[in-house]
Amino acid sequence: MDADKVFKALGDPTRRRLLDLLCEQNGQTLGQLCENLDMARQSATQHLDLLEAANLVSTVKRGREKLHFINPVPLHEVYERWVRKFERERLSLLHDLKQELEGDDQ
Amino acid sequence: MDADKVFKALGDPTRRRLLDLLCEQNGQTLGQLCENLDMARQSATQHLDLLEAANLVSTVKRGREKLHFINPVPLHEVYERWVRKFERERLSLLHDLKQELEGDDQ
DNA sequence: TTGACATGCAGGTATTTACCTGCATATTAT
DNA sequence: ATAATATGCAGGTAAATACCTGCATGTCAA
Repeated sequence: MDADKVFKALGDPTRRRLLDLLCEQNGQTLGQLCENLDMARQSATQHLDLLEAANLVSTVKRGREKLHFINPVPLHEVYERWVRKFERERLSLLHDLKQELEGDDQ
Repeated sequence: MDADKVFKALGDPTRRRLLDLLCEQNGQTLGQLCENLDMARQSATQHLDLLEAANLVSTVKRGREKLHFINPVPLHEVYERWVRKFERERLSLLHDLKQELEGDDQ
């Protein structure tokens, strides 16, 4: 997994919207997705290409159509390898800050 | 929580590195953080400002120093409100794709 | 007080990015 | 075959971004 590509891909609201749309109905065509986006089809394609490069979306060609499917695995990996690290130390990290805010004179 | 700011903030490798550094040792000064970064202090400041705007980092001034603390709460919220959504449907989403890959003729 | 140190602030620039338009190709339906 | 449909490909542009340098301010220690 290329963590940087995944984070970069998630860093744009349009691409998160695309993932949301695919979550509502998986396997949509480019045209279907564009109907909900308010931008040129070619722009949407570029966003989808980035999602695909990050392995967050997989595509299948069916005739002249291109179907898009979410791949939730990279999200899971990002969570496991990155978010949980902070999650685990959550309380102690907050404790550090609280301690500092309460004053240094002790 | 401003989800967009959080995702944007996480979308840069330098800023993720800063969070990693703070996770190793919370409450570091700007100078300490810069020693591990290979860029001008002013550039690091800009990254830290974005992390602070996303509420991922909180700061406390102590004398002429500025201490930086991770705030793990927004990460937790991003996970709760966004990642878990896909997590929950993970298996069914993968099933959709597998089904499509196995051929259309049935 | 004066010098060293930690950080703040104000631009400037090169790269990346997010959008667009125009045209080409491939597939389906009549 | 021909027209309509779905997508691919090739630039082009304006805005955002990630750096930088130079200088100002505030704090500590001798």
